[in-house]
Amino acid sequence: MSEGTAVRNTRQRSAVSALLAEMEGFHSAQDLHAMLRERGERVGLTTVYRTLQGLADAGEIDVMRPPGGEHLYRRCSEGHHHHLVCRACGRTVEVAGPAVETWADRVAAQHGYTDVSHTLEIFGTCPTCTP
Amino acid sequence: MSEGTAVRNTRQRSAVSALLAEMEGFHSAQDLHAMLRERGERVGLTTVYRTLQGLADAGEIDVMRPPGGEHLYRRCSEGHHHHLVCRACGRTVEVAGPAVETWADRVAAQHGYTDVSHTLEIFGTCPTCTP
DNA sequence: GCGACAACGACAATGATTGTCAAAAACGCA
DNA sequence: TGCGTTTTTGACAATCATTGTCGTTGTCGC
Ligand SMILES: [Zn+2]
Ligand SMILES: [Zn+2]
Ligand SMILES: [Zn+2]
Ligand SMILES: [Zn+2]
Repeated sequence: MSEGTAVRNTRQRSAVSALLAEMEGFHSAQDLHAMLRERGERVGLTTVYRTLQGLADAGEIDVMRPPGGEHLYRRCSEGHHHHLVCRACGRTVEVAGPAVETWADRVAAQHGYTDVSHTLEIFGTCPTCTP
Repeated sequence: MSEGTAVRNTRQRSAVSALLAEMEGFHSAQDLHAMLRERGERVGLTTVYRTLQGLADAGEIDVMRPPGGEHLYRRCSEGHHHHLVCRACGRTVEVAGPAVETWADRVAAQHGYTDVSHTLEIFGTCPTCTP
């Protein structure tokens, strides 16, 4: 259905990608844009948004949408996984739960739902943020 | 800690609450506001928003935040549960997964996270929406 | 009934995200 | 290396759900 779209290498795309590569934890588009500016990289905010969207669509980065906040982006490891996030500092651990995956699919199937996907996020206070 | 806050009974609060009671599925604040107007109820949009927030904070209704859409509200059954939602028509089934709950808590504890909570949503296409 | 104070609501403000579109940059090819 | 085509960029405007404002109204304990 779609093939002809040629993705071009640009300075801006590389800059965003490189920044994400060395970044720990989740960051918003505005955050990343500010960091790029501090580094002297000249990248427009609109471009940052679009690049992040593209990377997310391509499955190269993960998106998290905290209640009442901006979208947060992070470069993650390959494959399907979920996140255990510290509410205070944002420290994130990737967690895998094969049992959960099969449970979700089974539950959906039992109710006749097809084309199933899911979202799962665990929030807590990490050791260093626990007083 | 907090007690002095007296909640008052108002026509508007009753109207919103009553509407939610007879409503199936999730609906946005703007939706509910429009329905109230059609019924002849005179309720301000701001009030609808704040009433829904109040009910959600009190745990009387559930909130869902679909990707790129408005917040959706629904009167749900008591107790902790999750939702299996049809992407096409919004038909929603409440599902309980005790195993998932304990798994989430255990994973968080293993990493030293405390004060743990989680979000879980399953999406799919319901039987009637499957061609 | 009174009065304190919560609740209301029309309206303005916010703020993240998206749309626009002319100008700049990539890239295939010569 | 130069050229034409096509994508990408980015400053700016627009969108739009949600929140803030603040004078008015309605509740409710007394
Ligand atoms: Zn922490
Ligand atoms: Zn999963
Ligand atoms: Zn359906
Ligand atoms: Zn749960």
